[in-house]
Amino acid sequence: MSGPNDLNNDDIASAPVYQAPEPDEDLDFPLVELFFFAYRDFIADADGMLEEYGFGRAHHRVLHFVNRRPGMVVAELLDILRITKQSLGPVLRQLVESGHLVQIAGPEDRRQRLLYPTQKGRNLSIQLTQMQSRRIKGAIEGIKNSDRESIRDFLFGMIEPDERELVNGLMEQDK
Amino acid sequence: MSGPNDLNNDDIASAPVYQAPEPDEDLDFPLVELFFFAYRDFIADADGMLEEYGFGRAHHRVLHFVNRRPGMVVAELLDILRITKQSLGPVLRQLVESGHLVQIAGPEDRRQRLLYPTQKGRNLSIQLTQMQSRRIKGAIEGIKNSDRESIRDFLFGMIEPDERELVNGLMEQDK
DNA sequence: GTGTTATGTCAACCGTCCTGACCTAATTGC
DNA sequence: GCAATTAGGTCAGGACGGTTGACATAACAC
Repeated sequence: MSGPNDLNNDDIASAPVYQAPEPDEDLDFPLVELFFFAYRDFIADADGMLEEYGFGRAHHRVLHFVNRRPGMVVAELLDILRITKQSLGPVLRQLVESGHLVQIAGPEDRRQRLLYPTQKGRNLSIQLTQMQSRRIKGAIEGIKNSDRESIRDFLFGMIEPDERELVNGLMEQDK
Repeated sequence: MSGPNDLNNDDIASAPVYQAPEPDEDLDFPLVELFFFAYRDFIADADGMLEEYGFGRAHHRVLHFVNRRPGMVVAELLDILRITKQSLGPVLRQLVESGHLVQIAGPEDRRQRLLYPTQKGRNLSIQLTQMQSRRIKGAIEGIKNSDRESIRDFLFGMIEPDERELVNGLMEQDK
């Protein structure tokens, strides 16, 4: 039944697979990989500028959303970023110490800390968004059927359905 | 010239900015934010499945590219992922120990370690890519002007120009 | 045989997240 | 008015995924 040259179970399990995956309509390799590379380079734009301040990506995200929605409270920020207050803490402190953000006690509920950018924080945030917008603009310009709405719809469709309401709220100002 | 109620320089620097940024054609907030949220949820799909194996995103990326290009050498992987061999080391070791990958000495140059998936590694990689492809498919279906080429072109345009050759090479198989 | 290349490994460090526990101040409910 | 809850902050300890620098080994190139 089984000769000396047969593979036993261990051999089969550890055998290399030499072929690349077959084309399959359930496997969209091009778009999966392009999304990965595109995001990598999209993020890299900002990283360089942030490094000058000793900031990382966490600082970038906080700076961005506070600028977008001045007067945001800490709880809202935690909700958007989906991190814990323990991990937000140091990032927020550094941004306040560096003079990019200020915290103001809430006028009605004085437990709340309303978050505002300073002019310095606004300037940095705008600069970062400009870099990223420039890359997006360049990418759209290179397309034949340059349909900005299609791309917006595509990206929106990539968001988890439960989350779309939250994101829509954030976008209410401009579309 | 300056009365007691005027702001001095320190006050100006630390003054909160109350207004949201003005609309500006150089600031594409919607697409910048949608790209952020879309990538976050795109990645989250896989995270859950990876957790069952005690793997993180680094494992995912290695698993993906080795499956895409069986026989890849370590140096190629480092080049694609843009990380150091010191940080790749433990990830690779874990994937070999768990039986998802195997390393085989290069047939010509025996210093090289050719990386292959096992059937187990292939299965996991396919499963992960299927999840992500499903989300992309859903996003495309929701668009009126459902132009797959536009989206591919857009994402390609987002990649750093110097990098596009490398990515194109990776895609040579299917577009 | 010497120099270079492909890979691996040790050590120390950083950023960004986590959980759990605890604190203050302010608001709310009864 | 007092107790419970809420908003926020903080300390401790740990995990992961990355970094740099230095060094080791094996194999190839000339």
